[in-house]
Amino acid sequence: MRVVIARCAARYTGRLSAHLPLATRAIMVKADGSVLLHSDGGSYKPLNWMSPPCTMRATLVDEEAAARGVIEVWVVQHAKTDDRLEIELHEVLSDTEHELGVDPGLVKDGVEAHLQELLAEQIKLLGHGHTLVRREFMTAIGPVDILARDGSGATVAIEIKRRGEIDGVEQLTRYLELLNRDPLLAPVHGVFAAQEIKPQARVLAEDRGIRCLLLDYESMRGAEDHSTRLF
Amino acid sequence: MRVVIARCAARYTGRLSAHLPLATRAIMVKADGSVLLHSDGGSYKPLNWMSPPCTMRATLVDEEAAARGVIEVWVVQHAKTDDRLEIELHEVLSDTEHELGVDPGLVKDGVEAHLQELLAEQIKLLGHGHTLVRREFMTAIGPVDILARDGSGATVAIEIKRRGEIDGVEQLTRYLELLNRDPLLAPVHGVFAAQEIKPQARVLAEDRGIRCLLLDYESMRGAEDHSTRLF
DNA sequence: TGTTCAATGTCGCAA
DNA sequence: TTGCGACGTTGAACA
Repeated sequence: MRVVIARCAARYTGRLSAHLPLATRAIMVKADGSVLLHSDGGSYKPLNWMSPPCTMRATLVDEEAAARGVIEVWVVQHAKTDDRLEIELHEVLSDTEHELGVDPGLVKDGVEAHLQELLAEQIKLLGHGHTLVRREFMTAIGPVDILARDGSGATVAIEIKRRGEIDGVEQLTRYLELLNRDPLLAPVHGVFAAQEIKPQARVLAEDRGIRCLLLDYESMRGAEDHSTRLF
Repeated sequence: MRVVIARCAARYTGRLSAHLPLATRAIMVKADGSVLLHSDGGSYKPLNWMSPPCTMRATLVDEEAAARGVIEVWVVQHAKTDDRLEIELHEVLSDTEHELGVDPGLVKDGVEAHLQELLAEQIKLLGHGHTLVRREFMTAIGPVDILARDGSGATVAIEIKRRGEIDGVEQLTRYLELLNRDPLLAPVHGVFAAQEIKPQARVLAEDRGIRCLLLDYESMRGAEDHSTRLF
């Protein structure tokens, strides 16, 4: 990544036409060729930018531009569209470059996978006497998130979503239909578990005899007796 | 603006909980206290950030963190909400600071308002004999962008979009339905004018007897006899 | 690969 | 201030 602090002006043409008057800004050139022009305020959104895939090249400074004080012109051209960003550099105050390497990326806590993990550990949230059979129980039409047994020994199929919508209920219904054909498992009850369940999804689920379970992520994470820090 | 290149880890809590594993990143601290954590790829969106108003402070590094190699901890706290970003610095590769000053900001050249202004001035683009009645012609359900008359004296309602999509056609259709109830105006013809018209929108418009007009912003601006340069 | 939909959306305008 | 809609939206899940 290269970071240049410079007095510059810019012009963008693509979805719209826009320009940036001359001012001092931070120019971030990423390893993939993308470019960001940041001011010293605003939000995380740059004043102007070019998203990858794109290439940056320095071009000749014509006489007219040089007369206006331009010392360098960068043309950032998108690889697939005709989006183009032209940056006129008037004065470079700083220019540094560092190798950053590949980033592992942001990990969002509370996604479906983590909810599944937590619920598998805290299967008692379904009610007293419940035991875990297995996570990701494979069927011909895909994996059931969690398969469990209730206190009476009956099988319970659990579908987990961050936001429970009708699609999830339909998905669980298909699993239940299939699982109930297996005499070793039947009768199989359904539980639709989510951090948030849309009213339509709840009505549909309960109409089909599927139980709805709201998951409180914060309290489930609190119940996890990990003393290890997350970072 | 301060730009730090550092090996760091981070944790965000607010609307959601998330964390960034240890890696080398660019940390941008803006004059208003906002902080951006950028990797060397992706788009203009940072991996993590804190929007203003917020304040950043360095905190004590506890023994446990120091044992993990943490040399500094920055806590960025939002001023109004309980959003918080904590950054653990493990190694600082670069740390530069520059005064950028206030930015004049991005100037958009081709917004809908300007297209409307240009088309009102160049109403002849609709065809010979057309005359402007008025811009922003108010109706009970909202303003019609441009109302005009064609060479035969019939009323023409024009809806202007930068990118013409189905929604715009529906909007114009509602206006036409309303305007055609007014015996002083009827019959009112429709023109759907945009820099770009999506195929589906064009089909729908023409099926409803609405004329489509592609606007060439560059040539319309050229017709305006401005000799001033844009930057 | 295309489409749909949420987002720590952000941003701008108008009531 | 707040509500609403557009965005060079971006990004992820799903078909």
